[in-house]
Amino acid sequence: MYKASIATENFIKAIYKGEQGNSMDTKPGTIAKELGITNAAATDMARKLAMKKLIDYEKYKELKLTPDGTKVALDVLRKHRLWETFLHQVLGLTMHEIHREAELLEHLTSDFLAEKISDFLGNPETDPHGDPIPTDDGEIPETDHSITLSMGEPGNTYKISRLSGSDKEFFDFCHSNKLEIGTSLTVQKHYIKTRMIEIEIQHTKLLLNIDLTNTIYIKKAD
Amino acid sequence: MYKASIATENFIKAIYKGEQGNSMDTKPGTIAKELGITNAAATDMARKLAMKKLIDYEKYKELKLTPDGTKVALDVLRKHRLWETFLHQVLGLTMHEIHREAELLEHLTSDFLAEKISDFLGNPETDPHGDPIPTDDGEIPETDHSITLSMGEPGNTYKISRLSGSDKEFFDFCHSNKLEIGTSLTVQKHYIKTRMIEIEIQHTKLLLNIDLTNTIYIKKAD
DNA sequence: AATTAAATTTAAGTATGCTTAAAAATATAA
DNA sequence: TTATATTTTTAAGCATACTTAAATTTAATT
Ligand SMILES: [Mn+2]
Ligand SMILES: [Mn+2]
Ligand SMILES: [Mn+2]
Ligand SMILES: [Mn+2]
Repeated sequence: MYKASIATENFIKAIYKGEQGNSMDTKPGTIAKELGITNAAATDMARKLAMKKLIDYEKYKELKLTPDGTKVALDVLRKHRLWETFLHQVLGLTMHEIHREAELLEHLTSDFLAEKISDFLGNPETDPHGDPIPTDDGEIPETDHSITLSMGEPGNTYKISRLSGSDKEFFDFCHSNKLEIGTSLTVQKHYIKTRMIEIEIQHTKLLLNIDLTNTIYIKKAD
Repeated sequence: MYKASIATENFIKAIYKGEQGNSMDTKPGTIAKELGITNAAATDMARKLAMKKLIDYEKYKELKLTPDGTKVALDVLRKHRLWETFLHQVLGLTMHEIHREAELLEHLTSDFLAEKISDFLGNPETDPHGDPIPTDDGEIPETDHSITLSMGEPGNTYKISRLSGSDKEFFDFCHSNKLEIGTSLTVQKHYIKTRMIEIEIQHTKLLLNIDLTNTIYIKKAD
C-alpha cells in the first residue's frame, strides 16, 4: 500500500474531516487554516496530491478525496483513534492529551502495530470521544445514527454520543458544563441570526454557539 | 529544548552508537552504511549538524557529538528503550519487533508521553535487551559493569546481561543457541586470525564470530 | 452592473535530505 | 616509496514542504 508522508497524511485527514462534518468545507483556505499553513502551500499540496491520484482537483473548486485518498484518510484515522483509546485506557491520559499525542503517533505506526493495539483493546468500535474507529479494511462502523447537536429538534431529548473537539479548552468547557458522553439533554430553541442553540442539561439552561454544537453529537434516547 | 528532525535524530543516534560500542566507529562511511544512505549524504549532514553545534566536525576526521548532540542522542535512546520495554511487557511483541517499532515511535514521542510510559513501567533501568534506559535528565544508569563477550577472558564464567542486536536473525540465532539474558557461559579460547571466540554454554561448545560477540554483553557471575 | 473584498493561484525562493558523478584526500599494498 | 584502492568531499540536481509577494479569479457589497 502507498505510504504517504506526515504532511500528506495530515493534509488528507483535514480534507476528510471537511468532507464529513458540517463544521468545515474542503476549500484550500479552510484546509490551510486547519493545518496552520498558508493558502499557497495548500494549493501547492493539492496539485501534488492530484498528480498522485489521491485527490480530485479542479482549480478554484473544493478538494475531493479519491477512493485511494479516502483509504489513506481512514488508515490514519484508524491509527489515531486506536492510539487515543489505548492511551486513555492504559496510561490514563485525558481527552485532550490523547488527541495531542495521537496526532503524532498516527504517522509512524505500522499496520502490524495497529493490529496489536486493536487486539489488545478487544477491537473497539469507538474511541473515548465516541468517534467510530475504521476497521483495517477501511470500513466505518456506522451503526451509530448520531447527529450533531446543531441538528437536534426543539422539544426532543437526546443523549450525548460523541465529543469531537480536540483542544483542552473544549474538553474543559464540556466537563464543567456536564456535557459528557451519555448525559441527557433537551433541545429548547434555535437562534438563527445569532447562531446559538438553547439546551437544558442537568436542570441548567445553556446557550451554545453553532460552531461548538457542530462538534457535539447526540442520539435519540432509546 | 532543541527538537531535531527524524533524519537528524537517527544520524545522531548512529554517531552515539559508534562512540560507545567497539563494533563501529564514527567515520562518515560507517554512519552512512548504518543508515542506508550514501557517503555524500553523510558528509552533507555532518556539515549541517556542525553548524547547529550538535557535532564537532573536521574534514576527514571522525564525527564527535558535542554535549548538546549527546543530549539529543540520549533523549531519543530513552524514548526508544522505553517503547521497547512497554511494547514487550504490555503488547507482548518479540525482541526484534519491539526494536523495529521503537525505531519509528522514538521520533514522535513527547517528553510528556515518555514520562507517562516510564511511570507506568515503574521507571525501569533497563530495556528487554538489557540495555540501560537513560533518565529524563540524560544520565545513564551504568551500575552495570558488563563487558562485551569479545572481551571475556578464557577460563572465566559469565552471565549474559545484554543482547544488543536488532534484527530477527540475531534474536533467532540467540534463542536457538540458548544465548539468553541471565544464562551462564564459559569463555574457552580466542582465535585471533579467524576472528572467532569459543565458548561453552549449556554443555554445548559454540564458535562465535567477533562481530556477533561485540553485540553480546556479559557480567562476572556474582 | 460595477466596485470592492476575499480567496486562490502562480512565481520565486528557502531549508531539508537525499541522489549521482567527479575531484581530492587518505589509507593500503606492492 | 610509489602506485593503487578506498574513503571523503565537493558539485550539481531533485523531491518535499514550506514561505512571501504578486497576479488572477471568485465572492460579496453597494
Ligand atoms: Mn482525536
Ligand atoms: Mn497528525
Ligand atoms: Mn532497540
Ligand atoms: Mn529511529
